[in-house]
Amino acid sequence: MMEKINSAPTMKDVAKEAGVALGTVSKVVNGLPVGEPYRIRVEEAIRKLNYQVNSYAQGLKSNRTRTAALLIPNTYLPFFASLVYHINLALLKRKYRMLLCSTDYDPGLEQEYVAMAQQNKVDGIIGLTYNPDLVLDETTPFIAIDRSMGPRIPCVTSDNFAGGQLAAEKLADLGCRNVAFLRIGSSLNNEPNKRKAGFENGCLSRGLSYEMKILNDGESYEEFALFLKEHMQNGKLVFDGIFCVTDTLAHSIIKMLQDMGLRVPEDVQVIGFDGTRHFGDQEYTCSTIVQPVPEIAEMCVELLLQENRQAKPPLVCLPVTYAYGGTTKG
Amino acid sequence: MMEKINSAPTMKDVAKEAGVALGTVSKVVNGLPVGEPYRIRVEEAIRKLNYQVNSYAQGLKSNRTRTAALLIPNTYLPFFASLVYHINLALLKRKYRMLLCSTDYDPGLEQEYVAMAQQNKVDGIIGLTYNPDLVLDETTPFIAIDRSMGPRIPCVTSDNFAGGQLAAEKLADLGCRNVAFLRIGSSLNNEPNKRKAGFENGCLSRGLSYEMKILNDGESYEEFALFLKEHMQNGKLVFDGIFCVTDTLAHSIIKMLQDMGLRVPEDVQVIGFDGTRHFGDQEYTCSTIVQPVPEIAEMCVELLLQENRQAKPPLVCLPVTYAYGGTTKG
DNA sequence: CTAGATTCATGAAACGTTTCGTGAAAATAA
DNA sequence: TTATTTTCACGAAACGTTTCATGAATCTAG
Repeated sequence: MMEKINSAPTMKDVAKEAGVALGTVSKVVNGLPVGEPYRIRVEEAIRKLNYQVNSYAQGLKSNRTRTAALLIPNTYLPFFASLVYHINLALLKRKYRMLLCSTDYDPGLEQEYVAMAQQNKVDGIIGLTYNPDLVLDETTPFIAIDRSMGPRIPCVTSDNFAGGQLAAEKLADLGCRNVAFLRIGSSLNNEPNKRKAGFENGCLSRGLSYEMKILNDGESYEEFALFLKEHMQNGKLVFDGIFCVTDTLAHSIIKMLQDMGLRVPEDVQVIGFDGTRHFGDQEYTCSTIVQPVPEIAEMCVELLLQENRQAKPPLVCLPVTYAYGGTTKG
Repeated sequence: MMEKINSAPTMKDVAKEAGVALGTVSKVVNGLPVGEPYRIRVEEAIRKLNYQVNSYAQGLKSNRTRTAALLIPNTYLPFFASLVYHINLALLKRKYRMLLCSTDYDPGLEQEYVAMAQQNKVDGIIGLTYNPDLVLDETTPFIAIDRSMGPRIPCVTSDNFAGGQLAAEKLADLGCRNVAFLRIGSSLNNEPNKRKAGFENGCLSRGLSYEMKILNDGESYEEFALFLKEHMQNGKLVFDGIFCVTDTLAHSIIKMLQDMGLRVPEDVQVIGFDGTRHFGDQEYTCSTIVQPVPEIAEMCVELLLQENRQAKPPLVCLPVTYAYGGTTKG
């Protein structure tokens, strides 16, 4: 009698051990109704043989893999890092695995990853992408973050317009009269762009005078320093408040301001966007409009795994909040 | 004549289209030698039908999946984020996909992920883990980062001892006479623990007097503030140099020092460990011992995918460097 | 007690690859 | 030309699941 050597037990082995049919084992493994005495014997056999399903055989037959791909520029900018973390968590909660695809903002790499993901038959893709011409097949569910990609592709984002508005209102509440909006340019028509319109709206409704400085492609942060210097009069900045499109930018701007001898928040108040926190304590690194990252993550996963494709809304906009982080007066 | 509806083309379809046998298509797809005229016809058919291999069928037959799992506590601490990024890159270069498993330092979750990864037959696992009792099966290759996990499991790390020594030597070179080492406790016997011994060694050889403050489990950063306050005399700190076990800790300590009215680096010089950089510019956020993350990543992937299991060294120690980041005098 | 309905374990077929023994055709040697 | 070797496309079998038609056993109804 030959024994099978050094090879993982299969359903067939379990079936033989338990003295039942193959299909019965399959049902037990998948939690389908099976007569109690059968179930018990199968479960015992599974334990005894330390059986584990082969997910490749499973994927081959069922076309379901319990795997999702996440496309994201990188893992080290705090907003992205937080998204990765929370999406991983939300997937884990549903027993899904996550394939991480760092795209480095490279449109070609984005496309390559999409093809790879689809070829490898993931159950769905969540993507924060920048390629305006990204080609998706019709069969793999896709959830976009921060960018509408067509009627069939739901987009999850925070309420960027309201966030911009909130920033303006906060600055007004904190006594500012003359503010600036700083932003890195983007030719892409994505949701975060709405921060600008929201901010303008807020300034107008509160009677703030404002200026904008939007960097063109290829211009460096130096331009911001020049912009600020142009707006100095007698060693004082004409702005008493600045809204930066991201916390990352805010940090750079704060450093520039300090280098110019200005005090934050005494001379200029600064508000960023995203909700970046320190590692040690959990304090915010600057006053900021906080994106609800856990909720964004949860919503993406929820929509991705939702069976009913018709019921998926084209755009989900989640509420933002203001948080004090030391760079404003409150 | 029935047409197959709405289903991805298979090798069989390609074979029929090209008028060749199934095995021939397989060879072409896998780059095995095939007669030129056959190859051309198959390649044309593949293009025409837009054929893509089904990686689940492939995985089922070959037990190779071109997927690796990365276990790591989180994605937002800079050192981890950087590792994730570079390991992803190194895997991509070899056409491997990466399953990201954020463990949040949870030993149970680490074990769960290992089981999941092995069940799903990844080709290998790279893990920066904290569970001293982690159970691995013998069949899935495993590369450990920063912790030796037994003779069969290669460990990749940077030269933590040399890094500690370098920190002491740098502080000595920059004029320090009386230094401190600050560290969060860890019951785990991992490689980064060697920073302490290296630092002591450096202090001794350079004749620096030194003190250590090592946090016990459950103690908060407040303890460091107390420690520092205990070492004040007439508004001056007795230490003129501090080595922090990570940059993250260094940032917190620097903030504490400033809150105490001390200037960095004029009154106290501070060196961290890891090599954290600012996002906007690429400057280091503090003077630091830089870990060679790209090389660590490359080495992990290299070792993981190396066929010859005998040739794998038990420990690979990569060189660190010192980098100026404004919190020392040079 | 019998006929019909219901329940549910059974096991063969199929999913899309890789692998490998087979034999036809081409190349070489005699 | 014929005999022998080499080359290489062929296609059946196998990987470990899921699914579903089948029929045995049980239950219900008359």
